[in-house]
Amino acid sequence: MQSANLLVRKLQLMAPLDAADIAAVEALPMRLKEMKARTPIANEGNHPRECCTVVRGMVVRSKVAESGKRQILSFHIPGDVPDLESLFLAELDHDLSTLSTAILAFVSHQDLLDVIRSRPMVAQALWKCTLIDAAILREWIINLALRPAVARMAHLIAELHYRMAAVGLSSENQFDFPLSQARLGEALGISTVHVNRVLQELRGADVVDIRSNRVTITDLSTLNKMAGFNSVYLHDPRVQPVMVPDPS
Amino acid sequence: MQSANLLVRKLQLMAPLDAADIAAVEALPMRLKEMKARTPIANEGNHPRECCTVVRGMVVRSKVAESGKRQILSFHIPGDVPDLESLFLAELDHDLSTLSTAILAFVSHQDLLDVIRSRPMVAQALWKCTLIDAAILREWIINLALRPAVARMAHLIAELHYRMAAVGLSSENQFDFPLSQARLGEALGISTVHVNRVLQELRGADVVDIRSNRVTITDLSTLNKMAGFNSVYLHDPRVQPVMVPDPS
DNA sequence: CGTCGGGTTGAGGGTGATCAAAGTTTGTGG
DNA sequence: CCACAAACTTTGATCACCCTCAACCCGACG
Repeated sequence: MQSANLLVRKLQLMAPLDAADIAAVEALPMRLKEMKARTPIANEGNHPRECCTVVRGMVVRSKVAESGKRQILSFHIPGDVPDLESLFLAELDHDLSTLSTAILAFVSHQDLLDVIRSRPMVAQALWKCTLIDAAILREWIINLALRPAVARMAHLIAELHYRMAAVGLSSENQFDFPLSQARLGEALGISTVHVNRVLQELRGADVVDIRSNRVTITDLSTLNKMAGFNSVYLHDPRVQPVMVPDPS
Repeated sequence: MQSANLLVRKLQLMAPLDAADIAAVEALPMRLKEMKARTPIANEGNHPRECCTVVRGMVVRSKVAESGKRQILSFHIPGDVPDLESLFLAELDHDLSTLSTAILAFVSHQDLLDVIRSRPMVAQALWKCTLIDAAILREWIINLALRPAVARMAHLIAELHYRMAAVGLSSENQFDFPLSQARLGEALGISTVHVNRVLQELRGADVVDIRSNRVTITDLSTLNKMAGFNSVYLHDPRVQPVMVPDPS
């Protein structure tokens, strides 16, 4: 099954899995589900009984504050398991929804827990997935708090490019990224109007062209420089180290 | 040993541990170390070979951006293991340092991995610790991105109060919080000057008094309201549910 | 052909940054 | 225990980035 393969390949990067480990993951009963764009998968306060792997498309984690404003916390691409935490945190503390039309593979907590119990290395690999997820959240914080709007945008694009490339979905510096400017603003903590101006600036500087559903990076090294991008936090051996020197 | 007890008590909340599990944790060789305030424990780029539990005092995670500005990512209180991720993420992607004078208990990765291998429930409990850590990071993002400065400050104080209270370190709505206004600014993403004005506002409104090393909450319910505080993300059974209704 | 979501543009305003300087507390060595 | 330095707090003034509001445009789709 293709969805299991995607997961196996990712988990193999995380920990040394033997044949039995791999067999156990491949044997996991997965319920494939195709979902429309912008459809909720689970919401804050839910008590999910299963986890989902992204097979195709993208998924967003978000949370709404008491003011009613929404903030996107992370984007998830094929191979990710965006709600893996729900295995041990009974109550979901954020919303999860599709961005594009997507195919998700659902696995019950019960089945997953069985594998975790019988295959410690698989458990470790999954654990490591959640740790990398947290590392990306930390960088997200840096992005929101420390960088001006243009750099913020550049960083988001750079991160997604490398993550997408790692699973073969960004070739020739192009990848699908189907979201409106309003949602880009929700991810970066800037207003829709300002997103528009930032995009124009990046387009005008011939660095990156972000349209409604596709990103084209014209000048990756300038993009990295503008973003101050440093790939360490991705903890992914498939990503070539990128390290922009300090301007000092 | 007191340091092991602190950890055991926390892990017991995370997963049902039996006597053998507890014995294994208590048997972990721990190297106690007293450290001065504002001393680095480990830095970005390091490859730690041990983890540390906070026994007394506080620890901060931070990261400096290419601009040279620093952002505090999280505060860690007694019972926390702020670098647990280093077990599986070889290269540290942030800095870790003491805030106050602190006592830390160091455990080697090797010993920890042995326990994880032999005691699956302990592994699960530790895993859950890292998941809650990530949940707190998510709320930190909301705080930085969505709330104005005063609410941001209020939220930070409310969160710390509940976490400290859970380990018996916030009584009578007072707790130690030894950091300068400059560092508060680094945590909240606002300038030192503005931190000062925010503190005066909160003090003037008789909500909370934050001085150089101690926080006194005068009016907890107003504080929660200003913060839009909702305790779900802490995933801690010791914390009474707090839920501020939307102003809508 | 009208509507609707999304993109684009302009004008004005606010939150919080930056700069600068005066107090105040803390700490350290004499 | 005092003297002095260093770090931290406080206050005022100015300014920038980005927000909000408002209008208009465009293409998709019924």
